[in-house]
Amino acid sequence: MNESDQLDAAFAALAHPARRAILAHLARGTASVNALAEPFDMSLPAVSKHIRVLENAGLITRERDAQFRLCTLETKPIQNISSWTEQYRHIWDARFDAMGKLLNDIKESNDEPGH
Amino acid sequence: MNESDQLDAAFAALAHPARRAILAHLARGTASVNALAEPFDMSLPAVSKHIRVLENAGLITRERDAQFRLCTLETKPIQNISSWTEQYRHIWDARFDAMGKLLNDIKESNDEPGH
DNA sequence: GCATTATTTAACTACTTGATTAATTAACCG
DNA sequence: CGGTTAATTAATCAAGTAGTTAAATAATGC
Repeated sequence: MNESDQLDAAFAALAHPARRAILAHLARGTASVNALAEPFDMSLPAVSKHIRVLENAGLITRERDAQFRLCTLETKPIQNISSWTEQYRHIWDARFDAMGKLLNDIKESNDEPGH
Repeated sequence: MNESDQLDAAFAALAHPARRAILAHLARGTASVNALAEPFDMSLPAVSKHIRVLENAGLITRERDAQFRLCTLETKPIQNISSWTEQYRHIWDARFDAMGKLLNDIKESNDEPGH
């Protein structure tokens, strides 16, 4: 799987509120499938599938602990997405600066004596 | 559309390499549908649909200019995703720090005289 | 070994996505 | 006006996604 495929998988995995909620839960620490499923009004197999999607995208890893499958958050794909967004930061910064200058020009023209 | 739905739409829109390539193109400036389609080995209607997905996610806006439909990059959804990733930054920072400490401990135990 | 708990697999359904080609709409230009 | 260019809509198809219930697998613990 190349870099683009990894981004595809990570973005697709994050495009569902249940999966983002699962990650938010795991940000507080490792948890079992049942523990992760508990807040949802959704069958266990459905949650199990969401977890599989997160695992395939590398957003979590799993280890067996007795009868439990403990899920752990992996941050690398989120870091990759964060990096991806950075290539656009100069654009939003530039637009913000331009907006500031514009507002300042309006202010100055209002301050001109005789107007 | 609430905040979660907006993230859903943005993440889903970004989960396709053609759509990310279109955004990368628009980062260099506004462009028509045909100009955006040119690099792809894909029919024009297919590209048109990708553009529609980006528009619905708020990642671009369009304006008619004579016979052209000029597309412009909108950065807000990318900023939202960037913000979303920030809630996980302390985790990857903490793990990075822990890794550094671990390596340092190994180094120190190797430096101990008599070992 | 057997009941219990944890989780996955299977089979199915409804809906969405990504692509195609053909047809249509819209605006320009000579 | 009529031809050309730009772009979308329509119809269609294959594949993928999100959910369900029922059955299967796996490990625990009396």
